[in-house]
Amino acid sequence: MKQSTPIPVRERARRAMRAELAMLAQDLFAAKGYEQTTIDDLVAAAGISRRTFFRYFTSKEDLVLGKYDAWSQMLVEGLAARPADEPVWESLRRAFDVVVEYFEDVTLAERSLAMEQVIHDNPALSAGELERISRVQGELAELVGARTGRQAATDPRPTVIAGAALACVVAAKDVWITTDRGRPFGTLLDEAMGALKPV
Amino acid sequence: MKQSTPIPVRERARRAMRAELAMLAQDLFAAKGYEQTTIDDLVAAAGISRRTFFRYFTSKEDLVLGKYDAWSQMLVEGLAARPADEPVWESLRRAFDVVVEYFEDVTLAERSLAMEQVIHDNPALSAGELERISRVQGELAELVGARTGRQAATDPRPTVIAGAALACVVAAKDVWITTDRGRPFGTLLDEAMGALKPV
DNA sequence: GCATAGTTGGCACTCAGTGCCACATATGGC
DNA sequence: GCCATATGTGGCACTGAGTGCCAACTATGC
Repeated sequence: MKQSTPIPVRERARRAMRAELAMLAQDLFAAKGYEQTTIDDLVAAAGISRRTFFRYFTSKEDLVLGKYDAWSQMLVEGLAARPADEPVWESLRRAFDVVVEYFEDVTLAERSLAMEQVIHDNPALSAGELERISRVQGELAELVGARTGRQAATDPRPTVIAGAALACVVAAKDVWITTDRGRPFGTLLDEAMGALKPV
Repeated sequence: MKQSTPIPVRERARRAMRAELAMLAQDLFAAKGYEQTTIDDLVAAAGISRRTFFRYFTSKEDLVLGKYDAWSQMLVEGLAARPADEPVWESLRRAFDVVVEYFEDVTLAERSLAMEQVIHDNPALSAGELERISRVQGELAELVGARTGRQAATDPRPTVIAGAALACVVAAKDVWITTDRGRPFGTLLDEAMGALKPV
């Protein structure tokens, strides 16, 4: 049964270390604030050296926004997996289901909400988040373009569709984190995406 | 005829200094690259002290992205000036005319194009640009919400409309700066905005 | 048990950005 | 013109993020 692990030991250790550091850092950020927490604080709490920290994370920002690399991949795979004859807007909405699940996951809710607040309150982090989202946008635009036979490199329309869809996610998320979360994230996203239609 | 100047002397000197520094910096960035140009390089070329530089610009980034403060204001005013019974999407397109003019201005073309390339090639600058755009988005969303009787704070839809419109501007700009500029920016923007319709 | 590849920590460095203070310059009232 | 005051400037020392380099350590394969 146990399929031979394709992930070497060192890589697994590395990932575990990353996860542990991110967790610890996020607790510190939630407690004292992002800017008030220095890398020195973090490495002291983690019992590693500053130099080693920067071998696991390329930047302080990466501690908070690292998850976007995984998201990006999931979103792209999610969209690619949708049937080609489905309306694009619907396909995008379905691809976003992984994000919806993430925000509605009770076990992660507290931590992820706290981090979204941290991002929301910090311009530098917001900027980084948006930049990462724009990378996802580029990848989604490629897929949208492939479906509609339009080159995203020369035709702005696939990029616009992808960008508008992601704007819906961001807008829904903003309402979600700044209000009382009375309405589920999925509902907010449906409402957001219902406000637009590709021509 | 000469209406008494509402701008005090000091403020005018300050603006002139800012403009001169930004020009000089942009020339350096275009020549050696953004990251390769240090603040020390700049202040040496400008003949001022490092400390004084930071009284005119809050950050290195500000040298490139400072124009967004002015843009933001123009866009908001432009949208507010549109008739209330005009379709929102059309009003937004018209508000963007100032941006179109900016990019099609021959005298500024070379410099502005070079700076857009610099931004495009630098993740940190792209991030900053997107963050500033998202601020504009917030302001435009307020106006859109006011028109449609929806609170942007609790309803994602006004934000989605504003975000989608700005996504069109960004998408059109990206095509414009990365291709041969064979088609005018205004045309690209029309095409981009034509790919979406608010429901 | 040994060679070696990969991991870690320490150190010194660069660069952006800030607080503080002393000095210079402009402005307004007399 | 003279002085008090507001504002602008420069220097200095400091913090904090991020990097290059090297020496010491540790795990892995034979």
